[in-house]
Order: sequence, then structure tokens, then C-alpha cells
Amino acid sequence: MPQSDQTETDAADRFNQARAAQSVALLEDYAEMIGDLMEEMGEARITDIARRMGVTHPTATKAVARLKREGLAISRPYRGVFLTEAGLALADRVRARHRVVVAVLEALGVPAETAELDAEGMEHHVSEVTLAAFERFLIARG
Amino acid sequence: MPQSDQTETDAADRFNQARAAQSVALLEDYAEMIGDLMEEMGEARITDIARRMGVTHPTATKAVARLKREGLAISRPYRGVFLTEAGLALADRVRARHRVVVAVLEALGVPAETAELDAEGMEHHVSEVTLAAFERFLIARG
DNA sequence: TCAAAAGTGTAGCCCTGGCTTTATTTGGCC
DNA sequence: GGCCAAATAAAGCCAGGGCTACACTTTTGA
Repeated sequence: MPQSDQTETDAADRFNQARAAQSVALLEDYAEMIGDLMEEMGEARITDIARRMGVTHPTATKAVARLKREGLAISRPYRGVFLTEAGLALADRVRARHRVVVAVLEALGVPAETAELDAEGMEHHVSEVTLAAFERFLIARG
Repeated sequence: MPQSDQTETDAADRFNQARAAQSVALLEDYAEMIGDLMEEMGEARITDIARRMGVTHPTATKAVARLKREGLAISRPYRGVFLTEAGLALADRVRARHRVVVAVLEALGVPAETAELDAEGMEHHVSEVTLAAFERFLIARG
């Protein structure tokens, strides 16, 4: 395969992977948020989810519907939203990854507030391999 | 303002910022790609853009239309696509930021190939402040 | 030269993730 | 016990970013 063709497929693969990561980012954010609310208040209400995500209630309802389709959450009409086992596991992974990304940014000299802001978008594109490297870096650095 | 309300608005702000970054990510990627093609071949053809982005040509056409709306590119029917001054400036910024993000990932122990993959999604969420910190880190590290 | 191939444009569809508006249910309180 | 406010649901709109199908140019080469 000529070099130019290889360049094209490599680039396309990268973009396709980035697009795929984006499609699960929303699920991850909502799962984490619902997990937080379940811990704080025992249940996650649609109104609370919406307020914290910075969206309107119908938008939150749609996102929850998608979480339910994916088997990550359950809810009954006019009742709170709860994460399933899978949802809780996802929320935990997301939370842990978020902490690592923020820690790495701060270790590199990024102010805490900025680290939080940037991590929110970056974290969804941090692969397992990169996450492992981040953890090693943090440990090695002490 | 009570602490809980502050928590909610802070989180909402982070998500809103991440969403805003996402909405310009596509423009950035296409601008960079078109810039690359202009350098390599003198012009960017829709088919080449589409192939490298890993999408069909109508999708590339739509993206170019948006670039034109934003004043970042120009084109005439059945002719190549060219970046405006603003588009070239954006492409340069994006390219430079991409290099820095990849370099930082590699410096942290991420394999080159994975660094390229992850950087593609992460870079759009790297703020000016974080980028500056990355550059300082790379220089300090030598 | 002119017909086929390649490239480009356009229309229309789908899904996601925002939104507003309108209906329904719940729940607290008099 | 019943009413009203708050919460939730439902429906429908919009833009973005994918896609396919089809129409139309442009280029190429027999």
C-alpha cells in the first residue's frame, strides 16, 4: 500500500475513534452525575440531574432514557433515577479517570480550576493505555 | 449563595464549556486537514478531504459549507477548497497544539501510536492556559 | 471528439442532544 | 379532602453530523 493511502487510513481511523469516544461521553457524564446524586441524596431526581448538567429537564429525561436503553439506569415514572450495577461500575471508572486526569494536569502546572474545566472534556478521550501511563507518572512523581 | 447551589453551577459551567469545545472541534479538524492538503497538493479536493477524514463526500461537503459560513474557507463549484487567512491561522494553531499534546503524552510514557489516537480527541479541550503549562513542562524537561 | 469515469453537488433520511410548550402526576399544606 | 405548586412526561422544533441515492459537471483517454 502506497504511503499516501496509509496516511489517509491512519488519519481516518483516528477521527473515527475520536467520534466514537464522543458518542459515549454523554453517557459517562450522566452516569457519574447520577452516581454522585445517589450518594448525596439517596436518589437522583430529574430536576437535580438537569440543574447540575446545565440543561433543561426534557434534555435530562432524554439522556436518562438513553441510559436506560443501554442498561445503565432504571427508573419508574415520576420517581427517581437509579444506576444499575453496570451503571455504578461505569460511574466509578469515570470518577477514577477524572481524578487521574485532573491530578496529571495539576502535576504539569495547570491551575486547579483550569484543570477541572479542561479535564471535563479531555477525560473521555483518555484510553486505558494512556490512563495507565498517567497513573505510573503520578506514582513515579510521588 | 449556598454551597450546594455553587456546586451545581460550577458543574454546569464545566459541562457547558466542554460542549462548546466540542462544537468547534469539527471545524478545527477540517481546517487542519484542508491546510495539510493545500500544502501537499496546492489545493484541497472534496474527495481527498472526505477520504482523509474517514467520511463520505457529502459529509465533507457539509463541513466545508460550515467552514465557509464561518469565514474560514472559500470554494467555487467543482473546484478545490481553500482556507482564508482566518482559516490558515486556525489550522496553524490547531497543528501546533496537536504537536504539543502528542509530545506531552509521549513524555508521560504513552506509546507514540496511542498518543496520536488520544490526542485527536483530547486536543480540542486543551485551553490556552493548559497549553502554556504543557509548553513550559516540555521545555523544563528538555 | 465524445463517451465513460471520476468528482461534485443536492436532496432527503436518521440519530443525537439541545430547546420550548403543553399535559399530567405528585405531594405538601390549608 | 381538595387545591396548587412543583416535578415529570410527551410532543415537536432545530442544528449538527453521519449516511445513501441520484443528478450533474469535469476530466480523461480511446
